[in-house]
Amino acid sequence: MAATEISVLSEQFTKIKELELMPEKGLKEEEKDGVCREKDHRSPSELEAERTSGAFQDSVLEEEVELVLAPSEESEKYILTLQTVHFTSEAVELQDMSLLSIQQQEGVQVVVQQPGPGLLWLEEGPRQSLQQCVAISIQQELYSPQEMEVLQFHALEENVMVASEDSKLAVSLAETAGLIKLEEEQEKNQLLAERTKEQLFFVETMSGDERSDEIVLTVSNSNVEEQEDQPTAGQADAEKAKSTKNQRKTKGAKGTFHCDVCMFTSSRMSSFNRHMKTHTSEKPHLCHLCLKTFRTVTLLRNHVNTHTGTRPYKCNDCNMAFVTSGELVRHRRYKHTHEKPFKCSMCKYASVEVKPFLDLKLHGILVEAAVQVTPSVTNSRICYKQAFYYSYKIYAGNNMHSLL
DNA sequence: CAGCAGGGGGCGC
DNA sequence: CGCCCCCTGCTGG
Repeated sequence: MAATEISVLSEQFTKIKELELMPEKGLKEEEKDGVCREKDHRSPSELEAERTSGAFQDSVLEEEVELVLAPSEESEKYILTLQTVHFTSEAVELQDMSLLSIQQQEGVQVVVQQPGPGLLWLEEGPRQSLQQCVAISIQQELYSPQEMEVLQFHALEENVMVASEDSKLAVSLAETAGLIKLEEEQEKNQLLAERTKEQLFFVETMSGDERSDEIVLTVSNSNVEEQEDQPTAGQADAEKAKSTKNQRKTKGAKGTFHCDVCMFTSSRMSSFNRHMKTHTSEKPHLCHLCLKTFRTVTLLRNHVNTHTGTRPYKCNDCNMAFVTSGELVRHRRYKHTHEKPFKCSMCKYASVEVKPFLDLKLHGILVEAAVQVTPSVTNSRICYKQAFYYSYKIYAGNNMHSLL
């Protein structure tokens, strides 16, 4: 990624921010939850008319989640609010490093600008031919992809409408693989809700070039069959097991085995078979001391050791002993070797334990993301449908650093 | 800083 | 297939 491109991106986001901060846009009002919303200056009847008109009906027919951006002659900017559902950010502890502290908010305002050709989308190649995109600038927040684990996208002002007033798009980003769950709740049309509820998307995180300081999150849509079978995050094991009853392995062209339930792949059948057991609720190994059950004898043995006080891993430098080797290694790092293998790529900070994306947290780097969607035109409205793929590029402003 | 559950690679049988 | 080893994630004091 060339530095000039980074600069361009930053400028574009900056422009969006400036728009958002312009005084004549003083329609915003600060609410108790910290979410900044823009006041609607149309009458409720006008709003209702728009909500119930063509675009929404089309969304029903087309079975797709739509982000409908009504054209505006006055302004080409739109404000969405990302509402954090599961916010895991924690205050940075190392205050003595003169680091920015994290300002926790319940919601994050984002500005969505009317997309135009070439706007913000930087990735070269075929995707660039899709000239329309929506850029989301997450401002003054310190987000790692993990922290953006679940965000709800609410359209809160008149220029932005989703298919339903109550529609919400929940985005779940796991660390290396996860799900995006789309939720459509439509009181006026239950059919729409049934068809679009809990669509599941896979999120794949990959680094760019080896020399590139960026992470690309690629979101791919699962097919309808998989959507029906996909367990949601909160479902019980039994449900999970049920969904895997009909699971099948997919053997790739290169002799790799792909799990249909998650993103696991292995070149070995034995590893694959063992992995598939993790998708069942079967735990045949019982602890007779507490009746807790485990999947493997190894897990059971470690557990029983916690009852009996058996600690096979003894520290040579003190009298501490541990149930697992990992505990011993960690202990030795803390107490004896003082080894801190996890180093910040931007400063001298190092840690004994893994702190993913610590760099961004520590240094208060603005994370910006560009989201591409595919546009269509319906009844003179511009409709943005969820593409079958998204790409999120997480940048660290102009000063990009390796995230991993 | 420690306790503990869980997952996967590798290897011997 | 079973086991060892290592690693990871979550949790709590």
